[in-house]
Amino acid sequence: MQLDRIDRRILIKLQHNNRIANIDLAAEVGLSPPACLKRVKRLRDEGVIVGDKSLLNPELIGNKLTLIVSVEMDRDRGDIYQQFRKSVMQTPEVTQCYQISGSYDFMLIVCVADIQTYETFVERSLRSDFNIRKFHTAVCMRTVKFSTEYHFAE
Amino acid sequence: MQLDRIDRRILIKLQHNNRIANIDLAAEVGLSPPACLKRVKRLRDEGVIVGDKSLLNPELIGNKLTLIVSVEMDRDRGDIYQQFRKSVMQTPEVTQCYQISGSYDFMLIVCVADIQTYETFVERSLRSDFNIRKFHTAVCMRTVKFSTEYHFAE
DNA sequence: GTTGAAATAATCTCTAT
DNA sequence: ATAGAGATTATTTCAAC
Repeated sequence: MQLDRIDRRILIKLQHNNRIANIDLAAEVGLSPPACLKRVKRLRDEGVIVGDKSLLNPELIGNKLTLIVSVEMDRDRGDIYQQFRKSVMQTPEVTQCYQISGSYDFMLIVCVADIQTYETFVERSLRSDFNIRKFHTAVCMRTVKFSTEYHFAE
Repeated sequence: MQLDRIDRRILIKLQHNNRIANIDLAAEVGLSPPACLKRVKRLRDEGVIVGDKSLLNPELIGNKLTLIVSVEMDRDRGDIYQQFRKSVMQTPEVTQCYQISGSYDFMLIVCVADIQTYETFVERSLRSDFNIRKFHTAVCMRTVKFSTEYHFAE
């Protein structure tokens, strides 16, 4: 599945604003509306477009705290990692989780209402997991940038 | 601007899938389509909904590498921070940037095609900035979770 | 990939609560 | 101030080329 120049232009537009009407998107990429719609459908079916989301302002919905949590596991064992990944995926406060190289094994981004809610999360998800050797929390003072738009190399 | 239960239900639905037809969204939250549409519009106008994006599969568009970069600035000076924030916001490879507490001042998430592209980014954006004392790169081995959906407290 | 027609949904106005 | 009903407008989508 190769992406040509028109596909890339469609993707750049949609990752910026997916509410653009197909008729306008078609005009911008130089296609007729049906041809454009077929491509968009193809990009969804092929999994290039994985989802379509409204992005919310965390402050305005009551999520005033973002934490960056680094986690070091006790042992370098596959099943322990697997279990942790599964737990993280089911925990709604954890919005992102990356398995990383270096002295820590995972890096989490946690979004909660306040520090009490974070403490509850820590107790339930971190301290109760005996495979975690240690973890470190950095408090986010300011979200400088949050973008879901990827840069297209080509 | 207070969010009532219906607002929250709308937001939960839209941050999961914003392509839902207004007719269906209205039915799910128990409103007529025009009433529902008015609320959605209000939520956009008030900035609760900040954007509407298609999410792409980074692998399939050629962004195979994610890096977690911690940055420590030379001095704790406002103008230096300000300058760094401005630079970061203009750099498309940096998808996220958080100003944090602790020994490092910023945490970046950088998405690029490959390690060569990352090296170019490092030269251009990091090594050329003499206000950076040091930075540390962790390579992302696996994206365990990436969600733009916030957990609603109550 | 395009054109033109049919089906569907979004949106506006007005009325009522 | 907010919701519902009906009419209008616009877009999506399908068929034929």
